[in-house]
Amino acid sequence: MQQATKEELIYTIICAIPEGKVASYGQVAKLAGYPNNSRLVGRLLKVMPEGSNIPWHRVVNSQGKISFPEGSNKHLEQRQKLLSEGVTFNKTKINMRLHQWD
DNA sequence: TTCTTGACGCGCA
DNA sequence: ATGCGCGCCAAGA
Repeated sequence: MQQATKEELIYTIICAIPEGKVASYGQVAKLAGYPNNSRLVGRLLKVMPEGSNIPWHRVVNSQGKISFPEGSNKHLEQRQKLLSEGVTFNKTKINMRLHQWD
């Protein structure tokens, strides 16, 4: 029997983020039990298949901002998904006080 | 195997 | 507030 890998744990954490809430890369890594693997979280989301049911858009950086450059398609897409879930922004920053998961 | 890269985070000037 | 450097870790060249 194999043990769960870091990747699997991280996937699980991300899938557990409820609608209308967000978590930072660092927070996801920390909850998965690997506090120094925030970069790994980002890499996993990057290699994730497009059509997967994983709520990748609910993961933002520790500043409460989307990690894609402003104006890019991915940035707009993520912002749209969050807005449609009721996440509120203050310019480009998410109101973490209201939407941070845990 | 070494060097670079990256959807990150934190401390410090 | 803003930029810079460094630490972390896995994947790719």
